[in-house]
Parts: sequence; C-alpha cells; structure tokens
Amino acid sequence: MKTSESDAVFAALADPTRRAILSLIGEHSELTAGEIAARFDTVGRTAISSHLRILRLAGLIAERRDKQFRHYSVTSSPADAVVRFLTSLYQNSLDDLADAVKHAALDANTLRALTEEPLSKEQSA
Amino acid sequence: MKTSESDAVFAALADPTRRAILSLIGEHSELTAGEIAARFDTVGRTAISSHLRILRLAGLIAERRDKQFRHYSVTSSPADAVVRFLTSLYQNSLDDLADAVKHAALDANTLRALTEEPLSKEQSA
DNA sequence: AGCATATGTGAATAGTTGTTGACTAATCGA
DNA sequence: TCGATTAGTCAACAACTATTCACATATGCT
Repeated sequence: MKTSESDAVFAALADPTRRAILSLIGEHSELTAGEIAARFDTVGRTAISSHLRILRLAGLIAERRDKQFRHYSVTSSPADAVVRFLTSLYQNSLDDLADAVKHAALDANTLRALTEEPLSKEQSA
Repeated sequence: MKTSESDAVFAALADPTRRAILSLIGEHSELTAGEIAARFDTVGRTAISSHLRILRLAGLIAERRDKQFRHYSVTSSPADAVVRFLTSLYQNSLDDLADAVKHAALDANTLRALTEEPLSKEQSA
C-alpha cells in the first residue's frame, strides 16, 4: 500500500477517539497527555498515547516537551489534504462548501455541538 | 462503539481505494459498477462492489438502477460531516480554509493532480 | 429455453488496527 | 537518594476490515 501523506491524515481522522482528542485539544490551546487521558473514561492512558502518536505523525497535532510533560496543540492548517480532496471532488458545489465554512465561523458553538462524539465514545446518542 | 453518521463518512474516506473511486466517479457524472471496476487492476470486482456499498451507506454516492446496470454518482453535498468537523476544529484559521476552497475552484485540474491516489493503489509515487 | 452479461451477497480468510498490562525513562519533592 | 508523577514503548491479544471465491439474481440475446 502506498501510504501517502494524505493517507495518514484520512486514516488518523477515521477513528472517533482521535477526532474526540482533536476536538478536545482544539477547545484549549494546549493540553498535556495526562489531561487528555483524564477526560476519557472508556479509553486507557496507553491507548491515548498511541492515538497521540498517530495524530502527531499525521501532522495534525504538535508536541512541545517541557520537563516531564508533553503539551499537545492542534497545528494551524493540518487538514490541507482533506480540503484538497473534497474541493477537487465537489467542484460543482464549491460555493456551498465555502459558504458552509464561512457560515460555521459565525456560530462556532452550535457547530461544536453538531460535531458528534465530543469526548466519551460511549455516551448515549 | 457509537457508529454515528459522521463515523460512516470518515470511515468511508479512510480507505484510499474508496477515495480513488470517489474521484473517479466525480470525474464523470455517472459510472456503472463495471466501468469502475475495470479501472482498477489491483482490486477485484467483488471488492469494488463492497466499497461501493460502504460509500453508498455513508451517503457519499447515489445508486441509480437501470435494467441490470447500477449507475453511481457523487451526491451533491455529502461531506457535510467532514466540513463541520474541520470548521469547528480550526475556527482560528477559518479564512485560510475558505480561501483554500475558493482558490481550488480556480484551478481544478492542478488540484486533481495534487489529490494523491487518483486511480490505481500501487502506482509509483 | 439456454447462455452470456452485470452485479450483489455470504462465508471464510488474511491483514490491519486498537487496547491493555508490564516495563522503562525522565523529572520532581522531601 | 527514594518514592511519586508524567509519559512513552513493547509484546500480546481482541476486534475490525478488506479481499476473495463461490453462488444468487436480473436482464439481454439468439
């Protein structure tokens, strides 16, 4: 298998726990591995550590080491590969896509609510 | 595991073959299952059929039956879940994101070239 | 009717991925 | 220095996913 750069991004985004981690980090500017792990009751610390590595290798998060802590933050424009893919696919409805993006900026909290799976994997729908 | 609607979309997009199928269908307005399968030398017809089902269940493609043929097309605004997720995550750089989308419209062919994995999974990079 | 074409489905298998428990390394505080 | 804290890695296993082969269904052709 080819394992291109965008592969890593799509694969990283495929897991709900990783998307939840991304959302969580995104809500704060930086979180340590322990702070992240503490928010998940259904997933152990070791698993979180694996997920953080995958997200980091995909370029979606950055790691800053300070003493024995590792602080994670969302990288500025990580989803380029995703955007490239979607835009090339939906050229027809590109305006809609752009509108959706801009619209989203106006009501970020509503959007955060719409983003399913915010934290725990097994919460009731 | 929760298996929400956006789960299905992200999971569907995670596979490079499925993204290639999406790109391929997107380049034409409609393709039959056989026409799609014929473009892949490394993946069998049965596997393509499975992928088409997954894409369809995720709402990314539509199926139109005509006699013994099934014609597939890309649905108009399927990646809503993805856009929602990305926008809620990168509120800060939303303008960049929107710019990227609009910019893409201007040079769709270049973008298609940038979209890795256009058809065959094992082509040389 | 009989055979070819187009396509999906189901069972079985191979390969990949996520999770855990035990271990290791670095740092801090007493 | 000794124990506690933070965090990653490794080996093993469970769970999930992709692929294939054989079969089923619908249609068209002669």
